[in-house]
Amino acid sequence: MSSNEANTAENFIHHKITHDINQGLNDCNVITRFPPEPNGYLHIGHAKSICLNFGTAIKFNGHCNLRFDDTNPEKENIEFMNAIAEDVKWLGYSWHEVNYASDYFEQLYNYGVQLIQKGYAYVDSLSAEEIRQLRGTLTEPGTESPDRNRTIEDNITLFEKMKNGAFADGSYVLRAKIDMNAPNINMRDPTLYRIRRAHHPRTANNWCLYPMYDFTHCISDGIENITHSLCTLEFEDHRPLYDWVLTQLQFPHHPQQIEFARLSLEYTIVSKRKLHLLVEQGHVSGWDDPRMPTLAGLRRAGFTPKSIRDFCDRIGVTKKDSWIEMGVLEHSIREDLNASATRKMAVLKPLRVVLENYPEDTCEQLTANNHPQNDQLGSRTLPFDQVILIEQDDFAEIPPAKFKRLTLNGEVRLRNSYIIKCHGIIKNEQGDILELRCTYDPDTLGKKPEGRKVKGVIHWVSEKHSLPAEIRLYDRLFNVPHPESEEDFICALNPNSLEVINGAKVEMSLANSRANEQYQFERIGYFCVDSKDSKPEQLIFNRTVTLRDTWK
RNA sequence: UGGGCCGUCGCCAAGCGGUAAGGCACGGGGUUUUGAUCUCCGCAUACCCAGGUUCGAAUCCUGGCGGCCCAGCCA
Repeated sequence: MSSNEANTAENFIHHKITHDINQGLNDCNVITRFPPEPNGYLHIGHAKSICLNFGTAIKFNGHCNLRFDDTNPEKENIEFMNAIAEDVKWLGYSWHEVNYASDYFEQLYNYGVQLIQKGYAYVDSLSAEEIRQLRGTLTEPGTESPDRNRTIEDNITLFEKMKNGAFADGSYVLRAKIDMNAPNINMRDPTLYRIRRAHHPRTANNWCLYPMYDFTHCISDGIENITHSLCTLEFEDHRPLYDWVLTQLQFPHHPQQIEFARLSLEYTIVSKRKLHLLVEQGHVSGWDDPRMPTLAGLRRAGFTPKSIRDFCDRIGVTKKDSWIEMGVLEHSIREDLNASATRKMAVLKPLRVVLENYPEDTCEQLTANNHPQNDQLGSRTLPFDQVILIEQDDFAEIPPAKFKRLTLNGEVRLRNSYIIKCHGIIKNEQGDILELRCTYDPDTLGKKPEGRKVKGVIHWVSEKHSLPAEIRLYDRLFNVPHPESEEDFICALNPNSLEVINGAKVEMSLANSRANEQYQFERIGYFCVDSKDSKPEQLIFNRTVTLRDTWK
């Protein structure tokens, strides 16, 4: 496994592994796995698990496998497998092996037979509904199935017939024979195998018998010699079953399952079922819609792998249910982009400014640094002439308190250019401001004016020498911090999560920008060239995140 | 009300019997041709509550209170 910097953050799992190593367990090896079910796209919650699993392996000089948990053919497909693999690579990790639970179907079946032979599993003809009724409740014990004491020989025969397609879907299941009185419901003779005539993305129609998660996962971990099987809290109750299967099978290698809290991020959702719904009902443009918390969506919005890894590092790993504020993710991406993004100027909502004392046919080439702190990023040329465009918000006829921008008879610095002063406002009959009449001070290029202080700096572009662009302003997908707990989470969608700006103008140097390239549009935010829709003749930029703004 | 897990600053999170790290957020000062960045300062006499053990407790014990998960032939 290669990768970037391993995480620096310590957590309780690392402490536990360090302890294991000090005890000489697993010959001091650390082998983890990231086991997604290919039934959807990876999201920010998976990123936490990926960073934990791969990061832990890197930290302890071990390795991590990518393993598709493809035991439910009705929900899984190749498109998701490909997207998942791509996202893991994009995040910056390399797996030791890529495996599929379906690769183990034959072995799994044989382990099923072994369990029967040991008297630890039986074929049950009860229907799903009957099994549910006999399972008991949280406070009442379950009841044993009439089939529970079938002979081993009969069980073997029936299981083989199940495999060979002798029975209809749902007519029989293989169950573990544990304890119908167990206080842990997962131990009340859980189902191990079900009959399902479904086309599997990898094994096609070779099987009509599919193993359940609880049977599959522990054995897959065992086969791969996983030392630490990290999963989320809801599997805590399954650990006794995980251990039971491996113990009854006398597995030569018995991985240790350790649970941690899944990620919950405010103002978004990480439920795959609900993400599916957003896509299917068209509330977003797809799994890679920049508003989606999917890695594909975050990538398209302009989030970098580094920022996501940094985010995962910051939030920590514990067993406590928690909600992370969006501000943490925003901080991570701003920190990365502040250092790496070249600066540009873009005017989202243009206001025409005519510089009355600037020669009409002249256009000078000003020089602007691409980064205020990093000279290595070089500089560029900015055409400057008589008519420029500034942001409508950067002018106020009646300025609010502490307004540091342009006002009538006021002065302001044009970023990378001269200081200008406004003398007149031209309006239409409705009173809308159409144009500003200003003058520029030729003695203020690259120097401070004598005897007066101009505190405001605004961005601009030349009207004639600028490019039209579509700018997509993305905002949080939901209006409430915890949409998952809403009765109908769809109602909590933020209707203003996307604002498309069509009349924007950006500086000429952006003409050659390529898909995914990232910039800071000064004073506005970080943007990237949309990977799908942007064309050289029709540039489209996505807002990744705004600049931090402490002015209200 | 059975079982499992969790409770330290607004949000995360260190801490593992020796007297509350850090990050985000927030408030204030400085620098600044981005109201950005950077920088400096502030921000839990207090660790869910109540008892107890101890010279000493967020850490150990007892009892409460609060929250999350489990009754798929999903993972």
